[in-house]
Amino acid sequence: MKASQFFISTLKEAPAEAEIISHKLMIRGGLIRRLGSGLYTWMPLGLKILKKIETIIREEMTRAGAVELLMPAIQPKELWDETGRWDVFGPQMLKISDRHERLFCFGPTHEEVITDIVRKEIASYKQLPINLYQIQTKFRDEIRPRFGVMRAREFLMKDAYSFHTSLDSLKETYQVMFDTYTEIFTRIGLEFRAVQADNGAIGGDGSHEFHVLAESGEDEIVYDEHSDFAANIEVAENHPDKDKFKRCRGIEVGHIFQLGDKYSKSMKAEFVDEDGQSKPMVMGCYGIGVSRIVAAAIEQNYDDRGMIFPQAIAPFEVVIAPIGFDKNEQVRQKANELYDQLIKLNIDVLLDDRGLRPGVMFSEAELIGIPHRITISEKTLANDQFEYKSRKASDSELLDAKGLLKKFS
RNA sequence: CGGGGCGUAGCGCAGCCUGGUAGCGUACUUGCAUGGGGUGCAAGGGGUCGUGAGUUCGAAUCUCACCGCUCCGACCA
Repeated sequence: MKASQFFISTLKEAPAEAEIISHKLMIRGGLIRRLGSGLYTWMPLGLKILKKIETIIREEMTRAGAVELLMPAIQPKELWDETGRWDVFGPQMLKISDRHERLFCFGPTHEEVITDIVRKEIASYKQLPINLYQIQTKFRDEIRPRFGVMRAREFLMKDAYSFHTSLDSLKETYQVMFDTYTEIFTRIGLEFRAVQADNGAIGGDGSHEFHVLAESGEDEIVYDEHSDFAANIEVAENHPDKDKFKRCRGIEVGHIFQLGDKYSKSMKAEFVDEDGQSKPMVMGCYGIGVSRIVAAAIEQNYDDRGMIFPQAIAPFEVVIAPIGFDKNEQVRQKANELYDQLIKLNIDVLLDDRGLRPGVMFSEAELIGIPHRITISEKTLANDQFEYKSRKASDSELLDAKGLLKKFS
């Protein structure tokens, strides 16, 4: 992508409303813009990050044998009355009515809808187990939205739902999803921890939360240095050894649940087993806060110059920063040449062809957290070299073409 | 929902106390200079001062109501 054709919109100062570092940097870097309380536009730069996270999630979900579908954001009240959750969710649910004054909600989650689909479409044990997921916009009318996309009212979520003939089958898939989540967050490049959790309003038996570790995290988690035990604060408080545990803060980016038959019983999602008998399906559900991951990644990776994105989700992997692009024919030629070369190598590269002063280019590239920078100028050209700098490094190095390309092979 | 704060140019802010028709920085436009860290100088464009009502000869400024945003608390798959 050429910077002159892209839409980069950075600010020197963050709006007064931004409280935590990720929110400030996301606004300063032009990743998001606020429309209303808890409502954000994903600007092109931010959307690129979101899409890269989505891709990783899709690849790993597919590998785990899950199948993608897309359910409506708008859901009829009647469905929620079946499980009694229309009232349970209460004011957190955004309710709307159509021209006939029938009530709907803008879906905060999709257990009811998916269970409705499965009870209609799946009748036999032969079709089970199955794991269905979507990546979709959710709406929750938070009492107090804050921290930008960290706790927004509208947000992007990956939600998966599995259906089984038995608890053993559910536990098997649950473990697969546990491993898949571990792989997803590892690939994204996050430092995280899985902890035991309560089931909350969703109900059911086993449950784990995945937390990105960060000082600014809203949640407190505890762990035992001498064993595998780790839990959120609610679970830990009931533990006999609670005083021995270490504590740290985390941002919840994933949550997996063994639901059991809570929804299948109330909504009569049944299958016919080998013995010819109808039985309620056993369910699991698995969520990832896709948009929240962007903020969490920033909370974990930044410095005084801006964001530092892990390579896997950076808006661009490399930026070419030519000094004097508009003035020096040789610089321009060399920059264009390198740009074409990197594109052929399938590298997501940004060519800053705007002819800006070096300080502006550097500051902006650092603010938006591009992991690698290649500078081309009269100086580097004189020795047929390139200047390479990692976003994390304090110094740059001079490399010839061969040495430079090695960095990206 | 309870308690605080704020609303003036895209963003950050001053002006309000003590009423006289709006200003600074930045961003934007143009010109000249500059060309390795948000460069310098100069000239410009951009405002229902959140909304409505009231007081007054006159309201960004005083009064009241409303709306929005935000922080702390309770809540949170």
